[in-house]
Formats: sequence, structure tokens, C-alpha cells
Amino acid sequence: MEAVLGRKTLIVQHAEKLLRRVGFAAFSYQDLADLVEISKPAIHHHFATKEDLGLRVIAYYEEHLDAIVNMVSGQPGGPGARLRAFISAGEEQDSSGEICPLGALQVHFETFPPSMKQATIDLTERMRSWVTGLVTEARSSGEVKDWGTAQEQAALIMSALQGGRQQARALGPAAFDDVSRSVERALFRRAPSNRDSGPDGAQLDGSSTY
Amino acid sequence: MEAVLGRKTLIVQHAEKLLRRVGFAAFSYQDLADLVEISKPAIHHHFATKEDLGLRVIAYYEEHLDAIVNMVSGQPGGPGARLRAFISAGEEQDSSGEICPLGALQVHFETFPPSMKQATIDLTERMRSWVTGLVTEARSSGEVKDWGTAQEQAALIMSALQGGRQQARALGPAAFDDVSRSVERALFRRAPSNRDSGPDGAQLDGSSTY
DNA sequence: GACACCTTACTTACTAGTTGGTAAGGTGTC
DNA sequence: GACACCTTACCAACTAGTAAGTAAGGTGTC
Repeated sequence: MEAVLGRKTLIVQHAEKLLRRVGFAAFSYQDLADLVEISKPAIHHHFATKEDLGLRVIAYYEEHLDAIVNMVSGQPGGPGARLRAFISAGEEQDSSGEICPLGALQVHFETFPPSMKQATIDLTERMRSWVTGLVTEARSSGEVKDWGTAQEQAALIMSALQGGRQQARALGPAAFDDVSRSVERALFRRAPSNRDSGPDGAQLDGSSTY
Repeated sequence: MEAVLGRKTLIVQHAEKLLRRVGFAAFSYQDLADLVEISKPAIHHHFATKEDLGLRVIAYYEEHLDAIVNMVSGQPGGPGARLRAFISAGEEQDSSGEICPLGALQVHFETFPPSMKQATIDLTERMRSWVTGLVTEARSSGEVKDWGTAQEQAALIMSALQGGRQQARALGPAAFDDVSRSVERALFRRAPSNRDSGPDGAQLDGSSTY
């Protein structure tokens, strides 16, 4: 059995990669079974329906967001540093061709059953409100420019980082770094901290951030 | 036959909507046939393989980009006005739940056959270089802030507008307007021209812009 | 004008293979 | 024996694509 990590967890991890790579409708239980090296009905044993599996994957993303929130809140420095940490969290991860989870959920929205649509909406709204809070604090500390509202700035950050990951699929990883730098320059009064200092910044466990 | 618009064109139009809504792998020839009200093999008559159809849809997007380029270059005012016209072109279109074509191509990239992947890369690069040119002109006219490079600013514009359309799927159309306004405020020295003056701006034929 | 011959645009009926999901049973551990 | 976890064998429904035939219309040539 050698369940070092638990088969169920392994299934979810492979499923989330497939969801992000090709979408929910475009991968089959058989694809997943081949990756996990298990029979197809064994997947059904853990997740009776594909909808169950999809919901679990979204829950996995919720946990991923928790990890980001913790990483950012544990960042040394003031609110500005925390916002910067969030914006640059996605940089210099290999993440070749991997798009951001939230973007994947939104784009494949129409292929979801209702329960997954609702979970997508919930996650998006939670993310939006958290980023808006982050921006609000950074604005009141005076480090961030004050054009527009905090909500508008948060919308820019989320949309740009999400779109950037996708552009990188066609243009290569440098395209994402352009966006990440650009977001920071558009928002902060002072220039970005030096970005190409190697892998010293806080890094998350795995795959691309938000 | 009543081919007012041409069956072939009608097939392409429905296919591009499906591609944008659910992705390339997630719609079937039967889905398409039902929409066009024609038999499934009749679609095969016009497009022997799904790949042929996909390539034609991307060519359709190329034409759509041509239309945007023409609309923008025909805009009264200087380079700044042209850039503003591009940024706000996607606003106040109903486009409920419709994401931008380029984003759809990039996100569904991995489900494409090689020829469609290449066409996606080509279209993305053409778009990137055109937007970068637009930004470069607007910068030299002094209307645009000069943080970062023109390429970085162009990357921000494209990514943000693309991500914004997707966020709107989960958060409603207002989320996109937040982004659109935000992009303009992040880039231009002067505040945006009044945006809620009703539908008087240049509008394109149909569905969501880039 | 009438016949031959072509293309375009479709139809119904089919193929081989894949889809999510199920039924029944085997094997281990507590 | 009860449960977790897995297997093989199967199902109906669906997939892209094919085969074969039909109806309409154009374009020659006599």
C-alpha cells in the first residue's frame, strides 16, 4: 500500500494539476487513474462522482489561499512590505505553463456543476476581500499611491497577476515577471526592492500562487 | 438554403462562442450542430477535423484584432486618446460571462493540437507588440506616467484586462469596470475621461474585445 | 433545349474508441 | 466479521470521424 502521503491526497493533487492544465471537462477519470497508477474505479471509491472530486480540489485551493494569507501576514515589515510580498510571491517559480488556480476556476466556470460554480464564486470573493484589505492597510501607511479606490487597486492586482500567468503560457515566464514588476511600480511610491537577488524571498510550498 | 450569412460563417461564430465559454475540448461537434441546426456530419463537410475548425476560429480572432486596430487608429485625438480608447473598448458591453478571446486561447492552450498552439502564440505576440507600440507613442506624448518600461506597461494592460474579464465571471460585470478604470488611472497622468456618460464611445461589432 | 458532368451542401446510418459510473468480488487490517 | 481499499468486468451514453447516398445548381457541349 505504501501510502506515504495517502492515496486520496495524491488523487486530489493530480486532479488539481489537471484542472489547471486542461480544465475540468477535459480530463477523465482514466487520465487521473493513469497518473496515480491505480484503476479507474479506485478513483470512484474515493470520489464517487467527478463533482465530489471537483469540490475537493476547490477546497484544496481554499487551503492554498490560507497558506498565502499566513505567509503574507508573517512577513517582516509594515503593510507595504506585506502587499509587496503578496504581489511578488508568484515570481521565480518554475511553474512552466501553470496558470493560477483562481483563473482556472473562473475560465472553466461554465463547465462546472452548480455546486462548483458556487464554490468558485465564494473563493473569488474571499480572495477579493482579503486583497482589498491588504491594499487598504498599505494605502493608509502612505506607501501606496492613492489613485482610485482600494477596491479598484485590488481588482488591478488580482486581474493582472492572473492574466500574467496566462500570457506566460504563450510568451514564456518572462512575461509574468514583466507584469509582476509592473503591478508593483504602478502601485508603490518607491521603486520595487531589488528583484533579481536570487531565491531568498519567502517561497510557498509548490505550484503557482494566485 | 436561405444562406443569408453563409452556413460556414455561422458555424465559425458559434464555435468561437463555445470555445470562449467552455473551451475547445469541452464542446462537441454535436453541440455545435445543435446550435447551428444542422446535422453533425454537415459540420465535418465544412471542417473535416476539429483542428481545422479551431484554426479557423483563431483566424477569426485575427480578424477581430484587425478590427480593434482599425477602431483605435481611427480614434480622434493624440496617442493618449488612442491608448485610452483601447483600454476602455471592452467596457459597457453586456458580454455576460464572456471572457476575452486571447485569454481563452491561452488557458485552453494545453488542449490544443500543435498547429493551434502555434497560432495562439503568433496571435499573442502580435497583440503584445501592437499594444507595446501604442504605449510607446503615448509615453512619448507625455500623457502617460513613465514608471517601468513600455513593455512592462503593455504587459500590465493586457494581463489586467484579460484577468478582469475572468474575474467578472465570478464577481459580475462591475468587477471588469473596476479593472478597466484602474488600468487607466495607473497609467495616465490626468484622470480618466468621464466614463459613465452612457453608450457614446466607439463600440465594436460584437462580443468582448481583448 | 437537352444531356453529361461536375461541385456544394447536406442527410441517415455507421464505426471504433472513450466517457462517468456501477456491480461483484478479492485481500488486507483491526 | 466489518471495514478500507483495491481489482476485473461491465454498462449506457457519448466522442470524432466515415460511408454512402441524395438533392440542387452550375457549366459545358452538341
